[in-house]
Amino acid sequence: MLLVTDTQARPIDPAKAPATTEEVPFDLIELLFFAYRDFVGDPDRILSEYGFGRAHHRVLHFVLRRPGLTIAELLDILQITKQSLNRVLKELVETGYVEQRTGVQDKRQRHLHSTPAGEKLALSLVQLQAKRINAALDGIGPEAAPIVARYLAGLIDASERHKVLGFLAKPR
Amino acid sequence: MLLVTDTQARPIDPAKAPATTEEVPFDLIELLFFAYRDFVGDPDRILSEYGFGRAHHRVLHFVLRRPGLTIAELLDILQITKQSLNRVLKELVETGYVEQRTGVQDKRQRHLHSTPAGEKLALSLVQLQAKRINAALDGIGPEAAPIVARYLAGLIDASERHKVLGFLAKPR
DNA sequence: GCTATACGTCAGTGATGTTGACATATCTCA
DNA sequence: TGAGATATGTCAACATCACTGACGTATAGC
Repeated sequence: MLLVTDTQARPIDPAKAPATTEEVPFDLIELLFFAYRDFVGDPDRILSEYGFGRAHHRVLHFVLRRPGLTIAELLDILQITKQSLNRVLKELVETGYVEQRTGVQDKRQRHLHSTPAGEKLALSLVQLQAKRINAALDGIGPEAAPIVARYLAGLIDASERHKVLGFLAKPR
Repeated sequence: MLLVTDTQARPIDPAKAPATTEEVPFDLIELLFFAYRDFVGDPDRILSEYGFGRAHHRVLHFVLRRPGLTIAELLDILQITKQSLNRVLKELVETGYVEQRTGVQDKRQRHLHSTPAGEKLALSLVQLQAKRINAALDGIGPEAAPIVARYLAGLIDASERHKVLGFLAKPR
């Protein structure tokens, strides 16, 4: 290991920055990192008691939100491969948290539903996250909610945004 | 595989919800998921060309932000184990993106610095993220920035918040 | 009946995280 | 000065979650 002795910090030289002279909002970049980490931390801890992880949480959550959604729809939301989904989904089905029902119109499809246990677990997780969000909003006034929502929507890929907003707009 | 035939979607019964009758802001919960995914997606794609991943990005970023920070400080920020950090850090050092300098006052410490290549890469990534953030802010007015910042800070664990805000407040 | 679609599955791999144990150098304090 | 604390490095084993590629089965639709 070659080590040089630390003499002084080398500050960022703005002149070295690429053509884009746009300002860099370091605070917003880093706040998103820290906020996201803690936001998913609560559910992570609870799920580990069940032998589940973050991937199980996502499935559980979106099945709660869209009862009866198909595998293809879930894959489109999560943007992972069917092999990745299949592993966690199988575990959720085998442990009795999610139920698969063969489609009526199209028997190739599997419609996903929470079992009562799954719904209970998913609700407890979502309420934990709601508690954190509502606490944050309490600190700055409820008028912040639509502003934050528009900001977050603005961070989504433009090509995906319409689809996501359509998903959110659908009634439960 | 036991499958039940899908008859109808079972809507969420509010009466089944636990004692916490607090409202669940599904939109804010899910927007954070989608926004974060796309926000880290840009850097992910670029880093994969270098054989690096998201973990490398975090190190590169915080070394750019706090030139000279020590291993212990970085571990405190990232909240991972030193073994996890060591793997990616070693790669960044060996490929010439990060430099370790033995401390002057305390020779046990290693102060981390970006090499010129590391600084260039880290800057290009942070500017990509800045572009996305600034585009989102453009759509809703610059007065949104402090509101969003306070919201995200509010999502951070209360026990961590002070430390994080102190970190953000320090000048570069 | 042929082809496309929806889903399931096997096998191998990679990135990132973990725990536990132990080594080394250096600092601090009695 | 010597003992213990601290900062870092490293080995080994393992879990989770993602990937690619290939192939199988049932059903839909023309």
